[in-house]
Amino acid sequence: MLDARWVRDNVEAVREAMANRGASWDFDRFLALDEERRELIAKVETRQARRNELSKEIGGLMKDGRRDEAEARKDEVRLINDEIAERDRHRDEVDAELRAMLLTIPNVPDASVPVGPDETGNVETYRWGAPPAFDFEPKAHWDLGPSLGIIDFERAVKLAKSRFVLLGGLGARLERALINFMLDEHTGHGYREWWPPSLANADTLTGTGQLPKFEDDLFKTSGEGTPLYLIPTAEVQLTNIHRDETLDASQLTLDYCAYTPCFREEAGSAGRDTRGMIRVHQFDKVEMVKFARPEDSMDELERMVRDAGHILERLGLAYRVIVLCTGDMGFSAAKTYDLEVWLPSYGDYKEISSCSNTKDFQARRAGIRYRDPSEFKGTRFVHTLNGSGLAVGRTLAAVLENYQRADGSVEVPEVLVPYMGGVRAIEPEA
RNA sequence: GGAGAGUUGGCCGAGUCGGUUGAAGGCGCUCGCCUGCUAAGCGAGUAAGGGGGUAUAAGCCCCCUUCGAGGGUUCGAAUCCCUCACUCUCCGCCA
Repeated sequence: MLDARWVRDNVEAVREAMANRGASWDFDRFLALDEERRELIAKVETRQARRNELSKEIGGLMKDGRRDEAEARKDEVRLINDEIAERDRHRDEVDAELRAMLLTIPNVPDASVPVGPDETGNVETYRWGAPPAFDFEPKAHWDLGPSLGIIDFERAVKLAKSRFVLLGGLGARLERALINFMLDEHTGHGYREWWPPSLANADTLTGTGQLPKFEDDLFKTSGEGTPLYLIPTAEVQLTNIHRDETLDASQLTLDYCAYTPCFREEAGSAGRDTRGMIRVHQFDKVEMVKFARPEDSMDELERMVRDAGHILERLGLAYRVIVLCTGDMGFSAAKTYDLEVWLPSYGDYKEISSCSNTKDFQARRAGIRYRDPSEFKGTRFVHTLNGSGLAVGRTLAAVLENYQRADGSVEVPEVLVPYMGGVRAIEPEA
């Protein structure tokens, strides 16, 4: 959510930002409502001040026993209250529409973000490693996994439905190994580990921007009372840990990480990545989240990208980093880097991590502030960042495909051997 | 699921015949004094959100709202009534 006052004072900048994003927004409507709102507030508050004054007088008169004078003032207050109630009704309508508008406007891209219409405008900034050269025809993980007996797509459909995955044997072990390896690396770099709920309420999902605009992307439980949603990413829970809290500047930057399952409806992605475990309804992910001072947040984004890349380097997987252009960024992000891993089955690099600085966009929605008495009075919004470190399912697919051997077996990357109980290769199950 | 208690400012904790209580007191924090250093001591300050004025680097001034959330009674509610959420204790059930 953007600050209404900031939008008012920077209309042209916001208008340009939205145009660059390919987003439309009714600025004239917003400005009219904003002005109307402020007029109503001023009028109501003047009346309220008068009412408070009269009420104080009534108290004094009652104490002195001057009942008649008190009654006259009571009548006046009653009139004022009717007037205020009328204007309040009007103001509630204006407020609701304004808030709805502000909740659906995307974040303003950072000045360093390249302008572009869609993914074709993204810019590669870094490349590490080289795709493996095979002297045989490499298999895709959706063939390799079943042939090794460690991925079972058919029975996953039986248990749930399409776009779910069932891992078995060393496949399940590899998934767990990757999770533990990633968490160990991140905690070793100072990230605090968390184990959050896999369901979240509406306030939580509104705080990070999934609601109200993207409800169709979420699985929603049908229970009575407070509706709960299955989290699409641990970013939701990690960021909301500090919702409606005021942090102390000395605590910042806070580095958090967590493993969670992630659930996505994938509405609107029919036909995309239909094979394998690249795009599924449930996947595992290790997530990183940072809470930073505004002046530090862009540096912290670079650091987060390196922390995600570090995992791929330790695993020996070739990858590249791209910065998303204005037209391809997510709703909450001010700047986003994607890390893409080499996937032989795609013959291309495929997204495996997305690291974003949302600046104060989520913090304003979620009420996450910080104080720094030596620098400024009162409180300010922190900057929040999030990034995958990494999407585990896609990492597993990348390991299988990049480490496969001519005989159909898969070598276990050196760093994972301890996590695999010493197993150095995944052989076809007899 | 049943019964009871509770939800106040960064933290702890007062506050019922409803009226200078936005809120005592303590801790913490900030600034100043004192001090060989530290500690202790003394003095002052210290909630957030919103609107307006002034200035636009920060700031300063006025007003409104907020004592879990929402609604009600009243001229006026942290204080009375209703609904909901959450926390704690006991019982039941259960991995």
